[in-house]
Amino acid sequence: MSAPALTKNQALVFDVLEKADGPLSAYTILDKLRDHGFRAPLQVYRALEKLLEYGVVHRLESINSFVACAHPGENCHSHGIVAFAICESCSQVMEFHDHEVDHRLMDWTRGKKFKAEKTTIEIRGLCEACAA
Amino acid sequence: MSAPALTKNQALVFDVLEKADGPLSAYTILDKLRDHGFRAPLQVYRALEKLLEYGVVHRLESINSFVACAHPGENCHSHGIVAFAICESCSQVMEFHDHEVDHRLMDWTRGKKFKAEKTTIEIRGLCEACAA
DNA sequence: TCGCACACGTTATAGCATAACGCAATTGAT
DNA sequence: ATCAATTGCGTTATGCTATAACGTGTGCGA
Repeated sequence: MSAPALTKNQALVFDVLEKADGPLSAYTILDKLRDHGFRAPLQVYRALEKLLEYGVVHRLESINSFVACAHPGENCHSHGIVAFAICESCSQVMEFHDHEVDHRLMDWTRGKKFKAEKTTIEIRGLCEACAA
Repeated sequence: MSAPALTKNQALVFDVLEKADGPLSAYTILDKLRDHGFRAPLQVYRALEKLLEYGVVHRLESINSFVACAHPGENCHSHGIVAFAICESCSQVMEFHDHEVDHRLMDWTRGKKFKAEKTTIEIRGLCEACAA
Protein backbone atom coordinates (compact mmCIF):
# COMPACT_ATOMS: atom_id res chain seq x y z
CA MET A 1 0.00 0.00 0.00
CA SER A 2 3.00 2.36 -0.12
CA ALA A 3 3.12 4.75 -3.03
CA PRO A 4 4.53 3.56 -6.35
CA ALA A 5 5.65 6.11 -8.89
CA LEU A 6 2.73 8.34 -9.73
CA THR A 7 1.29 8.50 -13.20
CA LYS A 8 1.14 11.82 -15.00
CA ASN A 9 -2.40 12.62 -13.92
CA GLN A 10 -1.83 11.48 -10.39
CA ALA A 11 1.28 13.64 -10.15
CA LEU A 12 -0.57 16.67 -11.50
CA VAL A 13 -3.41 16.28 -9.02
CA PHE A 14 -1.06 15.66 -6.13
CA ASP A 15 1.01 18.68 -7.07
CA VAL A 16 -2.03 20.94 -7.06
CA LEU A 17 -3.05 19.67 -3.63
CA GLU A 18 0.40 20.00 -2.19
CA LYS A 19 0.80 23.57 -3.37
CA ALA A 20 -2.66 24.58 -2.17
CA ASP A 21 -2.86 26.11 1.27
CA GLY A 22 -6.08 24.33 2.09
CA PRO A 23 -8.43 21.60 0.99
CA LEU A 24 -9.76 21.63 -2.55
CA SER A 25 -12.84 20.14 -4.11
CA ALA A 26 -12.49 17.82 -7.07
CA TYR A 27 -13.97 20.42 -9.38
CA THR A 28 -11.59 23.11 -8.13
CA ILE A 29 -8.72 20.77 -8.91
CA LEU A 30 -10.20 20.19 -12.34
CA ASP A 31 -10.30 23.92 -13.04
CA LYS A 32 -6.69 24.32 -11.97
CA LEU A 33 -5.64 21.59 -14.36
CA ARG A 34 -7.53 22.64 -17.48
CA ASP A 35 -4.36 24.20 -18.82
CA HIS A 36 -2.70 20.83 -18.48
CA GLY A 37 -5.31 19.15 -20.61
CA PHE A 38 -7.83 18.07 -18.02
CA ARG A 39 -11.36 18.16 -19.38
CA ALA A 40 -13.54 15.91 -17.25
CA PRO A 41 -14.20 15.24 -13.56
CA LEU A 42 -13.30 11.59 -13.92
CA GLN A 43 -9.72 12.47 -14.68
CA VAL A 44 -9.54 14.06 -11.25
CA TYR A 45 -11.57 11.45 -9.39
CA ARG A 46 -9.57 8.59 -10.80
CA ALA A 47 -6.31 10.18 -9.75
CA LEU A 48 -7.71 10.98 -6.31
CA GLU A 49 -8.84 7.42 -5.85
CA LYS A 50 -5.28 6.19 -6.24
CA LEU A 51 -3.76 8.97 -4.15
CA LEU A 52 -6.16 8.14 -1.33
CA GLU A 53 -5.24 4.48 -1.66
CA TYR A 54 -1.54 5.33 -1.41
CA GLY A 55 -2.24 7.40 1.69
CA VAL A 56 -0.71 10.60 0.34
CA VAL A 57 -4.04 12.43 0.14
CA HIS A 58 -6.94 12.59 2.56
CA ARG A 59 -10.59 13.12 1.91
CA LEU A 60 -12.49 15.48 4.17
CA GLU A 61 -15.97 14.00 4.25
CA SER A 62 -17.64 16.91 5.93
CA ILE A 63 -16.66 19.39 3.25
CA ASN A 64 -16.35 17.15 0.18
CA SER A 65 -12.77 18.15 -0.32
CA PHE A 66 -9.30 16.72 -0.52
CA VAL A 67 -6.01 17.65 1.07
CA ALA A 68 -2.42 16.47 0.74
CA CYS A 69 -1.19 14.45 3.70
CA ALA A 70 0.76 16.51 6.21
CA HIS A 71 3.49 13.88 6.43
CA PRO A 72 5.26 13.93 3.09
CA GLY A 73 7.27 10.84 2.52
CA GLU A 74 5.77 8.73 5.26
CA ASN A 75 2.86 6.44 4.80
CA CYS A 76 0.10 8.05 6.72
CA HIS A 77 -1.86 4.84 6.99
CA SER A 78 0.64 3.59 9.52
CA HIS A 79 -0.06 6.38 11.99
CA GLY A 80 -3.43 5.07 13.03
CA ILE A 81 -6.57 7.10 12.66
CA VAL A 82 -6.13 10.53 11.17
CA ALA A 83 -8.07 13.41 12.67
CA PHE A 84 -8.60 16.86 11.21
CA ALA A 85 -9.42 20.28 12.55
CA ILE A 86 -10.94 22.40 9.82
CA CYS A 87 -11.31 26.15 10.17
CA GLU A 88 -14.62 27.23 8.70
CA SER A 89 -13.36 30.75 8.22
CA CYS A 90 -9.95 30.43 6.55
CA SER A 91 -10.34 26.73 5.67
CA GLN A 92 -6.91 25.86 7.01
CA VAL A 93 -6.69 22.21 8.00
CA MET A 94 -4.65 20.75 10.83
CA GLU A 95 -3.99 17.04 10.75
CA PHE A 96 -3.23 15.10 13.87
CA HIS A 97 -3.15 11.65 15.39
CA ASP A 98 -4.12 10.56 18.85
CA HIS A 99 -3.44 6.99 19.77
CA GLU A 100 -5.55 7.19 22.90
CA VAL A 101 -8.56 8.11 20.75
CA ASP A 102 -7.76 5.27 18.37
CA HIS A 103 -7.57 2.98 21.33
CA ARG A 104 -10.92 4.01 22.76
CA LEU A 105 -12.64 3.63 19.43
CA MET A 106 -11.02 0.26 18.85
CA ASP A 107 -12.14 -0.87 22.28
CA TRP A 108 -15.68 0.07 21.40
CA THR A 109 -15.63 -1.67 18.04
CA ARG A 110 -14.09 -4.76 19.55
CA GLY A 111 -16.79 -4.86 22.18
CA LYS A 112 -19.45 -4.68 19.47
CA LYS A 113 -17.56 -7.04 17.16
CA PHE A 114 -17.72 -4.33 14.57
CA LYS A 115 -15.08 -4.63 11.87
CA ALA A 116 -13.87 -1.08 11.27
CA GLU A 117 -12.57 -0.30 7.79
CA LYS A 118 -12.27 3.46 7.70
CA THR A 119 -12.74 6.01 10.44
CA THR A 120 -13.45 9.69 10.00
CA ILE A 121 -12.73 12.28 12.67
CA GLU A 122 -13.28 15.88 11.65
CA ILE A 123 -13.58 18.88 13.94
CA ARG A 124 -15.03 21.97 12.33
CA GLY A 125 -14.69 25.33 13.99
CA LEU A 126 -12.40 28.32 14.09
CA CYS A 127 -8.63 28.31 14.21
CA GLU A 128 -6.80 30.47 16.69
CA ALA A 129 -6.26 33.30 14.22
CA CYS A 130 -9.86 33.38 13.00
CA ALA A 131 -11.42 33.03 16.46
CA ALA A 132 -9.70 36.14 17.74
CA MET B 1 -32.03 24.42 21.66
CA SER B 2 -34.45 21.79 22.94
CA ALA B 3 -37.17 20.77 20.54
CA PRO B 4 -40.31 22.89 20.31
CA ALA B 5 -43.41 21.44 18.73
CA LEU B 6 -42.59 20.31 15.23
CA THR B 7 -44.27 21.82 12.21
CA LYS B 8 -46.14 19.59 9.82
CA ASN B 9 -43.24 19.11 7.46
CA GLN B 10 -40.75 18.60 10.25
CA ALA B 11 -43.00 15.98 11.83
CA LEU B 12 -43.40 14.15 8.53
CA VAL B 13 -39.67 14.04 7.91
CA PHE B 14 -38.92 13.00 11.46
CA ASP B 15 -41.51 10.28 11.29
CA VAL B 16 -39.98 8.81 8.15
CA LEU B 17 -36.54 8.79 9.74
CA GLU B 18 -37.76 7.26 12.96
CA LYS B 19 -39.57 4.44 11.19
CA ALA B 20 -36.67 3.71 8.88
CA ASP B 21 -34.28 1.00 9.97
CA GLY B 22 -31.25 2.87 8.74
CA PRO B 23 -30.03 6.22 7.48
CA LEU B 24 -31.83 7.84 4.57
CA SER B 25 -30.71 10.40 2.02
CA ALA B 26 -32.70 13.58 1.63
CA TYR B 27 -33.97 12.44 -1.75
CA THR B 28 -35.07 9.10 -0.39
CA ILE B 29 -37.04 10.95 2.26
CA LEU B 30 -38.51 13.12 -0.47
CA ASP B 31 -39.69 10.08 -2.39
CA LYS B 32 -41.29 8.60 0.71
CA LEU B 33 -43.21 11.82 1.27
CA ARG B 34 -44.51 12.48 -2.22
CA ASP B 35 -47.84 11.00 -1.21
CA HIS B 36 -48.01 13.57 1.54
CA GLY B 37 -47.59 16.43 -0.88
CA PHE B 38 -43.83 16.84 -0.95
CA ARG B 39 -42.60 17.98 -4.32
CA ALA B 40 -39.18 19.58 -3.90
CA PRO B 41 -35.89 18.82 -2.12
CA LEU B 42 -36.04 22.06 -0.19
CA GLN B 43 -39.06 20.89 1.70
CA VAL B 44 -36.95 18.07 3.04
CA TYR B 45 -33.76 20.05 3.57
CA ARG B 46 -35.52 22.81 5.45
CA ALA B 47 -37.15 20.34 7.79
CA LEU B 48 -33.87 18.51 8.29
CA GLU B 49 -32.09 21.75 9.11
CA LYS B 50 -34.43 22.32 12.02
CA LEU B 51 -34.41 18.73 13.19
CA LEU B 52 -30.61 18.79 13.23
CA GLU B 53 -30.72 22.02 15.19
CA TYR B 54 -33.08 20.47 17.74
CA GLY B 55 -30.75 17.52 18.09
CA VAL B 56 -33.35 14.89 17.21
CA VAL B 57 -31.73 13.95 13.92
CA HIS B 58 -28.09 13.38 12.99
CA ARG B 59 -26.34 13.87 9.71
CA LEU B 60 -23.89 11.20 8.59
CA GLU B 61 -21.31 13.16 6.65
CA SER B 62 -19.56 10.20 5.16
CA ILE B 63 -22.65 8.85 3.45
CA ASN B 64 -24.67 12.03 2.93
CA SER B 65 -27.55 10.65 4.92
CA PHE B 66 -29.66 11.35 7.95
CA VAL B 67 -30.76 9.26 10.88
CA ALA B 68 -33.08 9.77 13.85
CA CYS B 69 -31.29 10.17 17.14
CA ALA B 70 -31.05 6.95 19.13
CA HIS B 71 -32.12 8.71 22.33
CA PRO B 72 -35.73 9.62 21.83
CA GLY B 73 -36.87 12.26 24.23
CA GLU B 74 -33.48 13.37 25.42
CA ASN B 75 -31.52 16.17 23.91
CA CYS B 76 -28.63 14.48 22.26
CA HIS B 77 -26.55 17.61 22.22
CA SER B 78 -26.04 17.24 25.93
CA HIS B 79 -24.29 13.90 25.64
CA GLY B 80 -21.10 15.30 24.22
CA ILE B 81 -19.75 14.23 20.89
CA VAL B 82 -21.79 11.64 19.06
CA ALA B 83 -20.00 8.84 17.27
CA PHE B 84 -21.41 6.43 14.73
CA ALA B 85 -20.54 3.00 13.49
CA ILE B 86 -22.01 2.46 10.05
CA CYS B 87 -22.24 -0.97 8.48
CA GLU B 88 -21.41 -0.72 4.79
CA SER B 89 -23.26 -3.94 4.07
CA CYS B 90 -26.61 -3.64 5.84
CA SER B 91 -26.31 0.11 6.54
CA GLN B 92 -27.34 -0.28 10.14
CA VAL B 93 -26.05 2.53 12.29
CA MET B 94 -24.97 2.34 15.92
CA GLU B 95 -24.73 5.56 17.83
CA PHE B 96 -22.53 5.93 20.86
CA HIS B 97 -20.78 8.41 23.09
CA ASP B 98 -17.36 8.19 24.66
CA HIS B 99 -16.40 10.89 27.07
CA GLU B 100 -12.78 9.89 27.09
CA VAL B 101 -12.62 10.48 23.33
CA ASP B 102 -14.37 13.81 23.78
CA HIS B 103 -11.83 14.66 26.42
CA ARG B 104 -8.83 13.82 24.28
CA LEU B 105 -10.15 15.81 21.36
CA MET B 106 -10.96 18.77 23.59
CA ASP B 107 -7.48 18.63 25.03
CA TRP B 108 -6.07 18.82 21.57
CA THR B 109 -8.27 21.69 20.48
CA ARG B 110 -7.53 23.58 23.67
CA GLY B 111 -3.82 23.14 23.11
CA LYS B 112 -4.17 24.59 19.61
CA LYS B 113 -6.63 27.25 20.71
CA PHE B 114 -9.01 25.86 18.12
CA LYS B 115 -12.64 26.69 18.76
CA ALA B 116 -14.55 23.51 17.93
CA GLU B 117 -18.12 23.95 16.73
CA LYS B 118 -19.10 20.55 15.41
CA THR B 119 -17.25 17.26 15.55
CA THR B 120 -17.83 14.27 13.32
CA ILE B 121 -16.80 10.74 14.26
CA GLU B 122 -17.90 8.02 11.87
CA ILE B 123 -16.59 4.49 11.68
CA ARG B 124 -17.44 2.63 8.52
CA GLY B 125 -17.07 -1.10 8.32
CA LEU B 126 -19.03 -4.27 8.90
CA CYS B 127 -21.35 -5.02 11.78
CA GLU B 128 -21.08 -8.30 13.62
CA ALA B 129 -23.81 -9.96 11.56
CA CYS B 130 -22.42 -8.86 8.22
CA ALA B 131 -18.79 -9.62 9.04
CA ALA B 132 -19.54 -13.25 9.74
C1' DT C 1 -52.38 48.02 11.95
C1' DC C 2 -47.99 47.77 10.86
C1' DG C 3 -43.76 45.33 10.78
C1' DC C 4 -41.31 41.30 11.63
C1' DA C 5 -40.14 36.47 11.86
C1' DC C 6 -40.99 32.17 10.20
C1' DA C 7 -42.74 28.26 7.69
C1' DC C 8 -43.84 27.01 3.26
C1' DG C 9 -44.10 26.30 -2.05
C1' DT C 10 -41.89 26.60 -6.58
C1' DT C 11 -38.49 27.04 -10.16
C1' DA C 12 -34.06 27.07 -11.35
C1' DT C 13 -29.38 26.19 -10.75
C1' DA C 14 -25.05 24.89 -8.59
C1' DG C 15 -21.98 21.40 -6.89
C1' DC C 16 -20.44 16.55 -6.26
C1' DA C 17 -19.75 11.85 -8.14
C1' DT C 18 -20.01 7.79 -11.14
C1' DA C 19 -21.63 4.59 -15.20
C1' DA C 20 -20.41 2.90 -19.50
C1' DC C 21 -17.92 2.87 -23.61
C1' DG C 22 -13.58 2.39 -26.15
C1' DC C 23 -8.60 2.88 -26.83
C1' DA C 24 -3.58 2.85 -25.64
C1' DA C 25 0.24 1.52 -22.85
C1' DT C 26 2.38 -1.71 -19.61
C1' DT C 27 3.40 -5.89 -17.59
C1' DG C 28 4.46 -10.50 -17.20
C1' DA C 29 3.98 -15.43 -17.91
C1' DT C 30 4.73 -18.77 -21.43
C1' DA D 1 8.64 -12.41 -28.92
C1' DT D 2 3.73 -12.89 -28.13
C1' DC D 3 -0.47 -12.87 -26.25
C1' DA D 4 -3.51 -11.97 -22.35
C1' DA D 5 -4.53 -9.36 -18.45
C1' DT D 6 -4.29 -5.18 -16.11
C1' DT D 7 -4.14 -0.44 -15.70
C1' DG D 8 -4.49 4.24 -17.05
C1' DC D 9 -6.69 7.35 -19.89
C1' DG D 10 -10.29 10.22 -22.57
C1' DT D 11 -15.11 11.14 -23.56
C1' DT D 12 -20.06 11.45 -23.13
C1' DA D 13 -23.77 11.09 -20.49
C1' DT D 14 -26.14 10.78 -16.35
C1' DG D 15 -27.38 10.66 -11.48
C1' DC D 16 -27.20 12.30 -6.81
C1' DT D 17 -26.72 16.07 -3.33
C1' DA D 18 -27.64 20.79 -1.97
C1' DT D 19 -28.84 25.67 -2.22
C1' DA D 20 -30.23 30.41 -4.43
C1' DA D 21 -33.82 33.39 -5.23
C1' DC D 22 -38.41 34.63 -5.44
C1' DG D 23 -43.01 34.91 -3.66
C1' DT D 24 -47.07 33.61 -0.39
C1' DG D 25 -49.41 33.19 3.89
C1' DT D 26 -49.74 33.22 8.91
C1' DG D 27 -49.13 34.57 13.63
C1' DC D 28 -47.74 37.86 16.94
C1' DG D 29 -46.00 41.74 19.49
C1' DA D 30 -45.08 46.97 19.31
